[in-house]
Amino acid sequence: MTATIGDVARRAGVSTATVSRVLAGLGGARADTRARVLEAARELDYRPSAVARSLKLRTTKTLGLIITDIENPFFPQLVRAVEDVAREHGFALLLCNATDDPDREASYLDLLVDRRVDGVVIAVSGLGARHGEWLAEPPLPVVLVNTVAPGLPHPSIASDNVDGGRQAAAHLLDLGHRRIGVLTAGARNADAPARVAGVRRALEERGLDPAAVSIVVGEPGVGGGEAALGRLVADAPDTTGVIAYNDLMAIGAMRAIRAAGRTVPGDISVVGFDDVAIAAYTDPPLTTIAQAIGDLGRWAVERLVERLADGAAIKDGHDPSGRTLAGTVTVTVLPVRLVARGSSGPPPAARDHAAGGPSDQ
Amino acid sequence: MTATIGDVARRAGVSTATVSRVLAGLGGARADTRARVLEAARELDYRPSAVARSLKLRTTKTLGLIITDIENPFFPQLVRAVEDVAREHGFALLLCNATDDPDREASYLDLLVDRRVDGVVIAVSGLGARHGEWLAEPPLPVVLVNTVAPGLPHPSIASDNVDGGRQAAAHLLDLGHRRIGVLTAGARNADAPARVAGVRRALEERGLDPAAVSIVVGEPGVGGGEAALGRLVADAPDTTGVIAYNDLMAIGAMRAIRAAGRTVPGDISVVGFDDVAIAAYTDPPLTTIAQAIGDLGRWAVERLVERLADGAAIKDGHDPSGRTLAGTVTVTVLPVRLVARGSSGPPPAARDHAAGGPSDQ
DNA sequence: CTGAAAGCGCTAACAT
DNA sequence: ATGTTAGCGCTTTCAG
Repeated sequence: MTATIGDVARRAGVSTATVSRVLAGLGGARADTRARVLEAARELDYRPSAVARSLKLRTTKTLGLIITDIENPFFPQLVRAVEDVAREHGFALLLCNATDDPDREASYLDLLVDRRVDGVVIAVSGLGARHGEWLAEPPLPVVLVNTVAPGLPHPSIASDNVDGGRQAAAHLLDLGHRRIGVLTAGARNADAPARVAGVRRALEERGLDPAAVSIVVGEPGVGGGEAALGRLVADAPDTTGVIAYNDLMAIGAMRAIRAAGRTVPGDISVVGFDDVAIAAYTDPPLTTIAQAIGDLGRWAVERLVERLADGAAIKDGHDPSGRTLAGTVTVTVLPVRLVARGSSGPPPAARDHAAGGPSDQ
Repeated sequence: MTATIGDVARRAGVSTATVSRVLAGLGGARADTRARVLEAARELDYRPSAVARSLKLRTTKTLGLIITDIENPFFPQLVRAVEDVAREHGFALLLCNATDDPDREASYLDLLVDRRVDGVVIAVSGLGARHGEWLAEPPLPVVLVNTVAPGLPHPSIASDNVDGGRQAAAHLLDLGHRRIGVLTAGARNADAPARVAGVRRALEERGLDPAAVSIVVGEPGVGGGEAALGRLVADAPDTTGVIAYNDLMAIGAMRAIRAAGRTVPGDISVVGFDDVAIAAYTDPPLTTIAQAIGDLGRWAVERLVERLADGAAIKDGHDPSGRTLAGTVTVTVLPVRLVARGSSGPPPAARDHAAGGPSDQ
C-alpha cells in the first residue's frame, strides 16, 4: 500500500540505513546521495511508519488523556490546552472519555498501557481513589489534574479548591447573606470536599458558625443541580445564597429556583465553580469561581514531558540515582478567582431594609 | 521495563507462539498449558504491546478524528459519540483539534497517516475544499461529517442544512416577521451557504422576495455573532428576526441586541443552529435548529468501520472487484428540527396590533 | 560516507 | 498441541 523505507532505498539506489539517516537529518551524506533519497521519498509519497519507529525506539510520542466527561464544558477547555501543548512537544493525543464510569476508566488505563503511550494525564477526579492499586505502580508516567492520589508521588496540578470555596462564601457573606447552602457532588469527585471546607472556613473567619451551612449532594450536572436545589430549599427554606460544586449544577439550581417561581438573584443568589465559557451567557450571567483551566492543562503536559525527558536522561545513565526525584511529591496549586456576574446580589432581607451596606444582622 | 511475550513464554516454559495463541484464545491448547501461560502472564502483569501487534497486523485499531474547534460545544458532543462508537468497535481515538487553522489541518492529516490509523473522521467543514488534493487520493479511509469533498467518493454524513435554514426562516415568517437577517459564516464553513439557501427557499415558498433578506458574514463564535449583528442592524435597521449560522453566533447576537438597549425577542427574535447543550440555558433560552449531533458521529464511525471491514474482505480476496463499491458516493443526510424556545416571538409590529394571528401586514 | 545486519515485540504459516 | 521461523518497517551499531 504505502511505500516503505525499503522502496525508497531501492528507488534511490542506496541502503535503508542511508534513507533513514538522510530523512532524520543525521549523519553526513553526500549532497547528491541526499538529493536522490529526498527525491525518491517525494516521488513515492513516502511517510515513515510511526508504528515501526515506535517499536524500534520504544516511544510512541503519544500521550493519553483521561477525562471525566467531555460534555461538561470544563473538559473541552482542558483538552484544548492539553492537546496544544502536547502538539508543541511533538506528541499526539489519545482521548479517553471515561463518562464517569469506573469500569471504563480501568479499561482505558489498560488501553493506554497496551498502546505504550509515553505518559498519561489523568483528569478524572476520584480516579485516584478508585484505582489506587494501579496508580501505586503505574507502568508509565502519570500526572494528575485536580485529583490527588493519597500518598503517591505523582506530580499533580490542581486549583486551589479550598480557597475557591472560601471566596465564593466570602462573596455571599459580604453581600449580606447569612443562610448559605452548598450543592456539592458525591464521593467520586475528589475535589468537592475541599470546596465545602473552604465555604466553612469563610464562615469561621467571620466568627460565624460553620455548621450553619446546609449541604446537599447531587450529581454534578444541570439535572443534578436542579434536583439538589429542591432538596436544599426543602431542608433549609430560608437559604438566600447557594454555592454549587460546578457551573453546570449552578445552572440547574437557577432553573429550579425559577421553576419554583422565585428569582435569581432577587430571592436566591447562586455562585458556580469553574467559570466555564458559557457562564457569561446564562440567564442571568453566572457569578462563579474561575479556574485557570488552560493553565491546568498546560502545566500538566509540561510536567509530564519534562518528566519524560528526565526519564530518558536516567535511562541514558545521566542520573545514577535510580529513581526519579524519589520522594519529591510535586503538587502545583493554581489560584482561583471570583468572577462576579449577575447571579449574585444582596439577599431579600438586606434589600428590604434599604440600599445601605450589608445587613448588620 | 514491561514484560514481553518472550518473558511470559520463558516463565511458562513454552514458545512465544503458544503464548500468543493462548492469549488470543485461538487454536486448541492443552488445559494445563493454557493455565501455565495465563498464570505466567498474570504474574508478570503482561500487557501485549499494541505497537508490535500493529506492525505485524498492519492495523492500529485506532481512528483519527479531526475537528474544527473543540471549544465550540457542538464538537464535544460529536467527539463523545465518535469515541463511544469507536470504542464499541475496539478502536481508540486520536483527537486532532484543528483550531480552524489550515496548516494545522494539513499537519494532522500527515500525522494520522504516519501513525497509520485505520481511518479518519473529518469533521472540519471546509477541509475538503482546502485539502482537495489530499482528499482526492487519501492514503487511508476517510469519512466526512458535515462537509463535502466535491466529486470525491468519500462517504459523508451531514445534517439537512438547507432544510434547517428553511425551517428557521419559516418559523420567523410564521411568527409574522418580514425583515429577516442572516448571520452567516465565511467560506471556510462549507455548510453555511446551504443554510442561507434554505432561508431563501422559505421566502420563495411563500411568494416573498428572497432578496429581501440581509446577509452579513462573521466569525462563527460568540464574538463574531456580536460583531455581525452590529453590521446587520446598521445595514438593515428594520430587521426583526435574525438567523445565525450557529448557536454561538446566536448568543453573540443576543448580547449585541441587548447591549444596544433592545430586547430579545421583544425587538428582535433570534434563531440559532445546532441546538448545542447550553442552548436551553441561555438568556433567553435559544430557539434553534437541532442537529442530531450524536447520530452524525455515530453514523460516521459506523460507516468507517464497515468500510474497514469491507476493505479487509477485499484484501482477503473476497471481493474481486478491486475498488470498494467504486463510484458509490454515499452521502447520508440527517433531518433537523426546529426547537422553539424563548428567543423568538412575534415582531414588534404584530405585537402592537394585537394578540391576534400573524400580522396580515 | 555508506552498507550489512540485528532486533524492537508480536503473529502466522509451516513444520513436527 | 506446540515449536521454529520469518517478517511487519524502522533505527542503529558496527564494518568497511
